[in-house]
Amino acid sequence: MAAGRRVEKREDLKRRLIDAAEVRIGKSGLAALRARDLAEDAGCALGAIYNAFEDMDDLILRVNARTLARLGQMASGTGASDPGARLKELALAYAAFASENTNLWAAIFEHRMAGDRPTPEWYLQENAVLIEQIVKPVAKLRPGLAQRELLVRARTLFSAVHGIVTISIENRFVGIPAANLKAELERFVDVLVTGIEGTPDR
Amino acid sequence: MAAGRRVEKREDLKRRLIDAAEVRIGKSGLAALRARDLAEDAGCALGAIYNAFEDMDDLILRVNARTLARLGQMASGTGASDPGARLKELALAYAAFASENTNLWAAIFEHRMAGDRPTPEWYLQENAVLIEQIVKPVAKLRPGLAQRELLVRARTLFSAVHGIVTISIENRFVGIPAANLKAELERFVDVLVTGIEGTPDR
DNA sequence: TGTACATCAGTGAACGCGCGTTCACTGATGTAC
DNA sequence: TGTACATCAGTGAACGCGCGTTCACTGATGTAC
Repeated sequence: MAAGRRVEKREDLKRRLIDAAEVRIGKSGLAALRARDLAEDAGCALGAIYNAFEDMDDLILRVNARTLARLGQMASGTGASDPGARLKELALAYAAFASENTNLWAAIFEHRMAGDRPTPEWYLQENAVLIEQIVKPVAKLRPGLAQRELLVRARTLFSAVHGIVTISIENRFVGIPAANLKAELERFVDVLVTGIEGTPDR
Repeated sequence: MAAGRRVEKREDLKRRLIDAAEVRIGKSGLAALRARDLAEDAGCALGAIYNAFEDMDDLILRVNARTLARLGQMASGTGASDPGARLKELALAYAAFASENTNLWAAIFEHRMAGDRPTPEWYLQENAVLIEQIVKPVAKLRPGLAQRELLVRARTLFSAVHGIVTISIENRFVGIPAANLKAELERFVDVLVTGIEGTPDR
């Protein structure tokens, strides 16, 4: 058996802490996350958190990575073969995910590393999954484009949809109903796809 | 003369504090704003801040309102008469403003009211200026739309451009250069405008 | 299997720091006559 | 113009709270023989 029990317990505590953090963030948002609450939820001492994780940033990134993975999984499921329809599908799926997991989804974008430490590389890689899903249909729409160009377009597309979803969900403007997010997104992607098809490469 | 001197000094202190906060936020970002620093910068006692403003939130909203006003002013300047060109102009102006005033611009979107108090009405109104500028060219492109519909479209357009600018400036994704923001925005609006023109009302 | 020792996780009180806001007091400005 | 009183801004030390992180100690798990 050897060092089995130790590793096992350690991994178990990690999992319980990430679970607890996920629940807390999901319920009350990233800003309300407290180390003491997590210790209580996970049934461990305050100091034990620092045995399992580097610090709170580390733990938060684990939760965000999990959220990103869920997002990626949702996006990579089935998919329309028509690229325009596929893009619309992805946009709506993103909006739905953001609506249903608002706080977890917002945490991905709210989180800033403490101090001026850089975001770790492994975490940045996780972000790529989303873009990958968008590249595919865009490549079908614009077969002439190089991979590098495709990535840029995919990012732009993602950013635009993300902006629409964010501002709708945060409800930042007066007198404009948040209700028609879905309809607006559908129209928006429609227009974009029509435009993309009709525009020559350059 | 009467109550002149008091009002005058009070207004002067307010201005100095807003100035100081603007400089601080511009240099180091909203998160680094400290009441004590402001008092020192403005040459007043810590407590004097609370004579001039309700609390720090109040003061921050004043700074943000000023930033929004500058944004609005920039957008309302001259303007191409062709609606497509005008929209492109607005998008680029927004991107330029965000690039040149990153921290002040980010403060508008980062700020959350303390506790669960709602954002005051006067501040929400300030946000409307931006949308107004977008409504005009969109109205030219789609003469058939009602005012309410125009507002929704204008917000969607703004949100999309805002998303592209935000993610580019925050540099959130791996391996994609932030350099081509301008080119991407131009193409993006081009495609949208083409699409809008070619799409029937519905 | 058993024993002695080593390693490392678990504990929670204490540390250290930061910071918005208040408040009793002082002094300048305004008002009444 | 001058005087007595009222009002309110200016002051900064102190309050109050929150919270991530550390650390000396305890006890469980692992290793060597």
